[in-house]
Amino acid sequence: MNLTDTRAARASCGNLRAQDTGAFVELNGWVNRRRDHGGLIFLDIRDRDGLTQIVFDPSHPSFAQAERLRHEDVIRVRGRVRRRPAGTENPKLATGEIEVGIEALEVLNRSEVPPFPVNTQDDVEESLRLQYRYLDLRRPRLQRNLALRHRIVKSMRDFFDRRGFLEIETPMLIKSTPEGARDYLVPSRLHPGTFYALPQSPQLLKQILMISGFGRYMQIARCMRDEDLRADRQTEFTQVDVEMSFCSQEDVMEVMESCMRDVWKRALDRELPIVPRLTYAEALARYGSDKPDLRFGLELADVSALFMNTEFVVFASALTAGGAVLALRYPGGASLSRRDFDALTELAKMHGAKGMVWAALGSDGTKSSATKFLSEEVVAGLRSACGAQVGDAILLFADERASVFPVAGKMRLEVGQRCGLRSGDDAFCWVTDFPYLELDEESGRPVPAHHPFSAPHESDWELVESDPLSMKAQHYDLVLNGFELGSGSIRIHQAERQRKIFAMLGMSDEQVEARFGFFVRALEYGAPPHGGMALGIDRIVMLACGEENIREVIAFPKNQVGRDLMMDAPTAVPERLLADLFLRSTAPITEE
RNA sequence: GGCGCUGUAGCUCAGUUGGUUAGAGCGCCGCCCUGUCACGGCGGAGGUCGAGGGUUCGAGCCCCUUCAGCGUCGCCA
Repeated sequence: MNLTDTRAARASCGNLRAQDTGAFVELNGWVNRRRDHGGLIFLDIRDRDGLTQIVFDPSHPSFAQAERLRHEDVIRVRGRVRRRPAGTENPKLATGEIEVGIEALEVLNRSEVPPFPVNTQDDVEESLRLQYRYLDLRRPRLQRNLALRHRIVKSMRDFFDRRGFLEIETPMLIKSTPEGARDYLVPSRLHPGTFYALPQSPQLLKQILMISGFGRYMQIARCMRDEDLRADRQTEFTQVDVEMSFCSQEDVMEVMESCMRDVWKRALDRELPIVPRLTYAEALARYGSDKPDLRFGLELADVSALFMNTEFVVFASALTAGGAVLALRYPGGASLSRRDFDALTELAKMHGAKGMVWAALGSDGTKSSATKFLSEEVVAGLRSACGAQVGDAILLFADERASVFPVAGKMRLEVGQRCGLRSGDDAFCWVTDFPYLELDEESGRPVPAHHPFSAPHESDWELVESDPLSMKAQHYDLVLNGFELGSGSIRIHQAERQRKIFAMLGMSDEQVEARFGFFVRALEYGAPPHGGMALGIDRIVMLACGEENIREVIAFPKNQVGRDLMMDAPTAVPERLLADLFLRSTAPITEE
């Protein structure tokens, strides 16, 4: 670029360096901050890549214009890159060695005074951020998170492409099936009184793609479930959805683990250690959860044997009913007050505990809420069982086994949180050998723990009629830092076996035909053995970003009650639109 | 649907036992300032204390109801 050239080189606001000195450049962006010295104006212009300082000298015609610039005005500047005078460089800025001397300023658009600062990282109430999401998205945090999300998804697509997977889109308007989460429904105009459902996942469609001979499928798939939202759960979310033919469980796990290892390397530049594997039974016994947080130990200890002959009625009755007594170490917990322990007990009850016994191992002896039932031998036994030392506390829970392990597991997370153990490492793990069925609390009937298309272990087929509840599934979860990233399984690929499972679940032939007839028929035409997995991208990105809320990695998330505060959705619609769909609202209050 | 936390200026927050005219920092507006980078200095505007009701001589503060936001349980094959 020579000095007489009037065309400036388009530059980004983050990339100019000392070696660009002398270049004539054009920068487009937003006014991040203006430092007006009266006789000299410094202006930081911002785009996605960063900030560049523009200097306005009062002798330049654009100086008066620059005096009127305000936060978030959109401008185009042209000028010459120059080194900053010695001693005025800004080491905090990537572009801090240079500045651009103004030659031309064009105000492309003015901005209203923003409702919250765009040029800082300061916390702002989230509902305001959501209402003005376009401004929030300009801020560094979301710019960074969404850029990382892009890199993660890109790495995934590249990985599966190298492994021979095809990305195939599946429809958003599909058939509603009553199982699983609540469906989002879309009324059909052409077929009055009937509805499509939005996919909860492309489960059956990807299985059908295997039947169609595609062999290896993946999709970055949008999924919708009409259930209540949480910090780690949106009603609408994204999965990396994978299915492969002629594969074993090992094959799927290898592919998915390699994918995560590759993503971590390429998108985050972090190495994943070997991912440990636990069976469901182990995970529950040691951590009280099927999605254990392995960033810390504090394993649960089954101390039932220590209390076999106890006179403590609570423990004795739990044990005679076939339950268990579990001990949890609370590092440093001996310094807690009675009031602290009472609060902990309340928390445990909130998680479903019948109660909690605590023992504080002080240097001046053991204090406990059940002192007279904790002999010295028992205390010694408890200490060795959970590795507690003087200065720690031990928390004890007793109940039936189905309840006491999850309760103790939740308290383990609480203790881990309080002791600052839930931070740092990427603690992945696999959980395998899930039970095929679980008992539905309402109906008391067996329902699939995952979904009815998963295959049981081959040797468990003989239990379908005799003892279905002890069947194990060829089903595996991938867990990171206590969050379930996703589930997969080897599927049933024979129609008669699929019918057998439906029958076991209490579905009549007519029900099977109405709900899944299309799918069972597809299985009858040469369905290959197949299996797959889906991982929640929002959660993966959340954890990769170190965020504690999934909304921080989604451009336009919904709030806790499913509202889009920027668009103000959902809203009522004109009667005319409902009439087209043969619908009438029965809602008690109709907004205008 | 249950439980918990939060709601005071545009933003982030403070506000004593219930007591005069509700404050601070940032932002905003005006003036001054030629090497700043969270520029600086001087001045100014800006409040339905989420809403409604109650107790009281008197309520930002106490009570009741309600709305909104967040977290959580239920729910999420």
